[in-house]
Amino acid sequence: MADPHLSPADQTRMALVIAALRLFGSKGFDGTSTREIAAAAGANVGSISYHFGGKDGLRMAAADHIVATLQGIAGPALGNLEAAIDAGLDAEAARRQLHVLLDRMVGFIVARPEAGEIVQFVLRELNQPTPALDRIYEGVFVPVHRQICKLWEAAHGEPAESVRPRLTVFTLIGQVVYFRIGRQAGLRRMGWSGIGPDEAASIIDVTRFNLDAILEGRKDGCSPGR
Amino acid sequence: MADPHLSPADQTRMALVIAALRLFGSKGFDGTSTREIAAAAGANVGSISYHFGGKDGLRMAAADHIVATLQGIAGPALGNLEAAIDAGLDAEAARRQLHVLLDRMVGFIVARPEAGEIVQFVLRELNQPTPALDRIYEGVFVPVHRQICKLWEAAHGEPAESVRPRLTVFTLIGQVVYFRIGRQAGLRRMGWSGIGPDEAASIIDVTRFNLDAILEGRKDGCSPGR
DNA sequence: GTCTATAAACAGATAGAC
DNA sequence: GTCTATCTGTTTATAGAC
Repeated sequence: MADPHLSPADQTRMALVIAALRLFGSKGFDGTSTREIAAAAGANVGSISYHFGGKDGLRMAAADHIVATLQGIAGPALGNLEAAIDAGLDAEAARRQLHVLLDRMVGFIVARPEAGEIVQFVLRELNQPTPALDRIYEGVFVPVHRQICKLWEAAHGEPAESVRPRLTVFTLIGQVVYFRIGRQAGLRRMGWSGIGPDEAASIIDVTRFNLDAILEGRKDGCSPGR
Repeated sequence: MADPHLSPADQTRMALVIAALRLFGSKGFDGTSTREIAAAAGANVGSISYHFGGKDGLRMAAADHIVATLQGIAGPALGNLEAAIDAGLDAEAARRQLHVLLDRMVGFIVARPEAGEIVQFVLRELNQPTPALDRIYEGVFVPVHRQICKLWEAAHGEPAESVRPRLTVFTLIGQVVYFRIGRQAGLRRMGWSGIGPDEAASIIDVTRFNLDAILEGRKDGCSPGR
C-alpha cells in the first residue's frame, strides 16, 4: 500500500491528500472535518496544520493532486495528438481520434469510481470558486478543451478557436459529464443498479453516435433540417 | 414584496424557504448556518425549529418549493404536449416542439439567475442523496424526461421507453445543464463576462443544431458514418 | 408566533511533550 | 515528524419570556 521510496513524512502527506480528496468529493469541504480526514488517513489532526498550514492548504494540495492525476491520464494521449495534428491529419483520421478520446472520457468519467470524487470536487469548485479552481482550470480544462477543438477543426474544417466549435466541444464534454453528475437519476430512470461494462457500452454507443451525427450535420453534404 | 394574502406565519415560512434555497444552493447545506438563513430571511433562529422542526426539515421544504416552482414552469407546457401527443403528432410538428422545449430549457437553466440555486441544490442532492431527492426525482425529473422521450418517439419513431431514446434524451438534457454547471469554466474559455441574450442565443443555436443532427442521424435517410 | 438566552456538541488551530 | 491536550469560536437545538 505505502510506497517504500517515499519518506514517512511524504507518506503522511499523500495519505492526507488522498483522504481529503475522497471526503471533500463525497461530503463537501464544509461537510468534512479535519478530524475525519486525519482518521481516514491514519494520521493525527495536528499533521494537517503542520504539512499544509490548515484545511485550506489541504484543499489546494488536493487540487494539485487532481491536476497531476488527470494529466497522467490525458497527457500522453493529448501529446501524441499534438504531434499528429501538426503533421497534418486527414478528416477521417481526426474523426477516429475523436472517437478514441470520447471512449476514454466515458471510460474514466462514467465507469471509474475514483472519477466520482474528482468530478464532484471540481464541481464544487466551479460552483464556489477558490484559488484551487485556477489550477484545475489552467492545468486540465484548457489543455483538454483546446486540443479537442483542434481535433474538431481537423475533422470538420471549422477554425478551432471560433465560437461554434468551442461551444460544440462543450456540449460533447457536457453530455458525458452529465452521466456522472446525474448518475443517481440516470440509474433510477434506466432501471440500472450500477454502471458496469454493459451500461458503459450503451453510453459510449449513444455519445459516439451523437458525435458522428453532429460532425456530419455540421458538414455541407447532409445538413439537418432547420 | 410580501404577499398580503399570506398570514404572518406563512410569510415567515416562505422567507425562510427562499433564503434557505438560495444559501443551500450557493454555499451548500453544511456550509450554511441556521443563523445565516434566519438573518437573510429577516427572522430569528428559533423560527426554523418552530416551523420546520430543524435544519433538515428546512431542506425538505426547500425541495418541495423547487418541485412546485419547476412544475409551475414545465407543467403547462408538458400538459399541452400530453394532449397533442395523444391526438397524434406528425414527426415535423414533434421536432418543432422539441425545439421549443430546448429553447425554454436553455432560457431557464442557463440564463435565469434563480436556476443557479436550484440546479446546484439538486446537484448536491444527486451527489449525496437525502429524502429530499426523492421528491425532486419523482416530481420533476421523471415527468419531464418521460415526456421528452414521448416527443422523441413522435419525432423519430423509436419507442419512447427503450434504452437508446432514454439515453439520448439524457444527453440532450446534459449538454444544456452542463452550461450551468460548468458556467465558470465556460465563461473563461469563451471570454464571456456573463451570459446575456447574445450568449444565450449562441448556446441555443448550438444545442438546437445538435438536436436536429442527432434526430436526423438516427433516421435512415442520412446516417452518419460508423 | 416571535424572539432571546443558554446549553451541549463540535469546529479548526496551536502549544508543547515525545 | 508525530501526537495529545487544550483554547477559542461557532454550530444546532431548546427552554422560556413576551
